[in-house]
Amino acid sequence: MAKTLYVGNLPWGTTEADLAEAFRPHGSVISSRIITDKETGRSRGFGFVEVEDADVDNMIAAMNGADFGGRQVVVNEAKPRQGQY
DNA sequence: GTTGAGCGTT
Repeated sequence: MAKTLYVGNLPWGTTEADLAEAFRPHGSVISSRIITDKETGRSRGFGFVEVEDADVDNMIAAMNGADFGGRQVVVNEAKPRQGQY
C-alpha cells in the first residue's frame, strides 16, 4: 500500500528526481511529482511524494523541516484527492 | 529575469 505526502516550501528549481533522491534513503518511494504552473510551466514550489504506508511516519519525521536546497521543506500527509473511494 | 502560501493529474 502507498500513501501520498505533501511537500511544500520547495526551491523553485526542485524536480521530481530531486524529491525522489531526497526521500529514497528514508523509505520506499513509489512515485514523486512536482506541481507546475499551468500557464508558465514553472514550479509552484511544492509537490507530492508517494511512499509506502509503513514509511510515512518515518518520512515525515526525517524530512519535515529538513534543509532542502537551502530551504526548510514542509512534509505532511497529503489530503485525499477527489473521489478516492 | 520575477514570486512564497499552499494540497496534485491520469
